[in-house]
Amino acid sequence: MLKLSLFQELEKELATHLRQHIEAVFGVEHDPVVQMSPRRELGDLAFPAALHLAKVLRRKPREIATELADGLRFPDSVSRVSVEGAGFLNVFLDRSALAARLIELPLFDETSSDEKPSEELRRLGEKIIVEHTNINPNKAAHIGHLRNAVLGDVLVRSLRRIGYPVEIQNYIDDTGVQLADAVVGFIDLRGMGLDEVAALPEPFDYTCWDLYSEVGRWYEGDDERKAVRRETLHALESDNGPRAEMGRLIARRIVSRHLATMKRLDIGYDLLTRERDILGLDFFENAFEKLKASGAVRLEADGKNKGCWVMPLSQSAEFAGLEDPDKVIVRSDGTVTYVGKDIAYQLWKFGLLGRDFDYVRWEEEGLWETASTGGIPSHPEFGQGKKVINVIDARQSYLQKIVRVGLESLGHADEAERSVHFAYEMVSLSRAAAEHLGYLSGEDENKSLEMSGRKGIGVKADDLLDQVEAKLREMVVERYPELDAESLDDLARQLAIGALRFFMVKATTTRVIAFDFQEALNFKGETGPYLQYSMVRERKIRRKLEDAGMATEVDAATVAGLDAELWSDDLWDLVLAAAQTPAVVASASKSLELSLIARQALDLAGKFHSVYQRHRILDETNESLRQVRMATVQVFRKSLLALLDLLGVPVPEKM
RNA sequence: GCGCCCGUAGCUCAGCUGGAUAGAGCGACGGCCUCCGGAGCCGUAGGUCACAGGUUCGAAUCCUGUCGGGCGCACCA
Repeated sequence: MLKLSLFQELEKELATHLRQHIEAVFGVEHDPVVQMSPRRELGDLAFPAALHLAKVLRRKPREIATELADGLRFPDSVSRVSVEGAGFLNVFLDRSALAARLIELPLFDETSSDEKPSEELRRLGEKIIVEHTNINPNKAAHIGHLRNAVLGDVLVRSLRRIGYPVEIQNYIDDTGVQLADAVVGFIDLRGMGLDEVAALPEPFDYTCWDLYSEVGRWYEGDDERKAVRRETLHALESDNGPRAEMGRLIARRIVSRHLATMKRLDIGYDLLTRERDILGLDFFENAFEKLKASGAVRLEADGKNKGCWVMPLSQSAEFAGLEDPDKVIVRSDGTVTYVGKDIAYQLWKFGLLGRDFDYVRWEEEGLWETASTGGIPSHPEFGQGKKVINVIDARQSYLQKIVRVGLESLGHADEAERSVHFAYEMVSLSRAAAEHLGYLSGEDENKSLEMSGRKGIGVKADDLLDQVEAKLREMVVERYPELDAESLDDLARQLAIGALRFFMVKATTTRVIAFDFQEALNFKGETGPYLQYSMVRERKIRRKLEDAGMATEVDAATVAGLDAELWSDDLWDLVLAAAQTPAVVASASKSLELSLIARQALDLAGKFHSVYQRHRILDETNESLRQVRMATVQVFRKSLLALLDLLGVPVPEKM
């Protein structure tokens, strides 16, 4: 389906070759595994086939490997074969030939790009809908939301690079309890009217951040106040009256702020899906009827869920052992829970609802939002995804499972199968960060502290961005005191984007990030700026070559003709690592482990920095040697540029 | 109680479908700029891979159990 990269093709070819050879020599069927040899002096690719065959053949692995190596004739791309270690069959590749091919061919299939997804996949209707960010529109974005948005964005970039048509949706929960709290906060706690709230200065999301935790305290132990919240929730759902109007205003202002924050990190969307429209256009009503008809939900006559419509989960093995095996879909007061709305939303994403939203343009170019009425007729097609990936933190796994069960019980098992929850662990605050911010979580130990919008605990995304930018600006000033303010800001911004985005992607998704200021504000070692610096160095070499009137690049033909012996192991190690980039990207997007992309970039940059120190290009008088080094750097550059593009790490001119 | 995740160097973490002497970064210590700019490179110190069994020619990696820690099991999302 998707095209294999040059290197993947090579691996496959050699594996097939070996497979046939094994069958010829031993009469056994065996699919050889291909690995990278740990060090270049041992070889490039390693086949542990003999180790695996030892059991079947009842012979020593090394013996088997030697026998295999003896009569083995690989294609010309292989320069020699050797037996190493316990019985690895190692392959040395023709360095000049492979390097030439890497220079000649594009890294990824160039028939596809961001703007132009692979025609084939588009024709096949392989559109993937990625939902990410999804911040409740009642407070400022914090660094936990940043992890979500960055992961979502990197996933989108990767999928698009591979060739998939992708639609990015950002779900706006504008009929939920959290927004209701903000409405109550302004109206009942602050006693403010619509005009007053509209007139509040920016940063509006910061104002709401404080208000939100205040409202939480204001409710405590007061049933009358909580009743106000319920009324407000009703008003939001029915989209009627002054409270609904207040909700609209707050949501719009907050969303606008969230989009601005994300834009600072170069993160954008295709469509804002508003929950209000899911209700307003009776999407939920429609889905609810289907659920009722299929018997997937039932009205509770008594018990603690009396008066609620619940979805029984007890028959599903996944939910065995739950204390309460039922999930409320419609509350006893008639309002709908998040899961209920999300089932309707998920159905729409797959085109299973048989109806569509109206669409209007958001303020900025290229971005649309859903509407209940008055839509623009000429809008792009939304929804109708073949596959849906929801980027939502791991704490919501239970809810995401329920949504899938909902699809299944409506007879959409295939769609349930293609509903993917991209789960990642949360961001908490390190002990030091918590202390620094004055959230002393008791006196207890070194524990990290969970962020909470409700309690007002967290680091706001914009604050962090500001801090990172300021710190980097200082570093740039130190190095380039003569720069004007605008270029300074520009550089600092690029470096900050790189630093923050990389920070969020490099962690494996299954691990909680304990956010620490010291770590986030240190730009040495495994960081975005480390990658950026390698590109700056690479650029500088080319500029210097140009200044000296020398060629800045070598062509494939020249490289192919170079003596293979000229490639020292460290240079070759970098070339070989770079060659694997497409495979890494493919594996990262398939497994949703995007840190692989970050690791690959680090690996390449590290090898480059090391090579840079050891092998000078500019003052190398041996022309062939210089060309080998230039070729190495060219291959590196192509790969790292592609990776940085996927990571959304900008490449600065200098730093 | 049940479910998911984590437990590898002082700290933060990599270690792919089991395979070649367990790797980085930060911090510590010691080197390397009359420059392709030290946001870098090289080196030293630092590890009974939580613990106990099991599977295997081979286990940080797979299985079982135990002990720590985090999260979830709302008419919040």
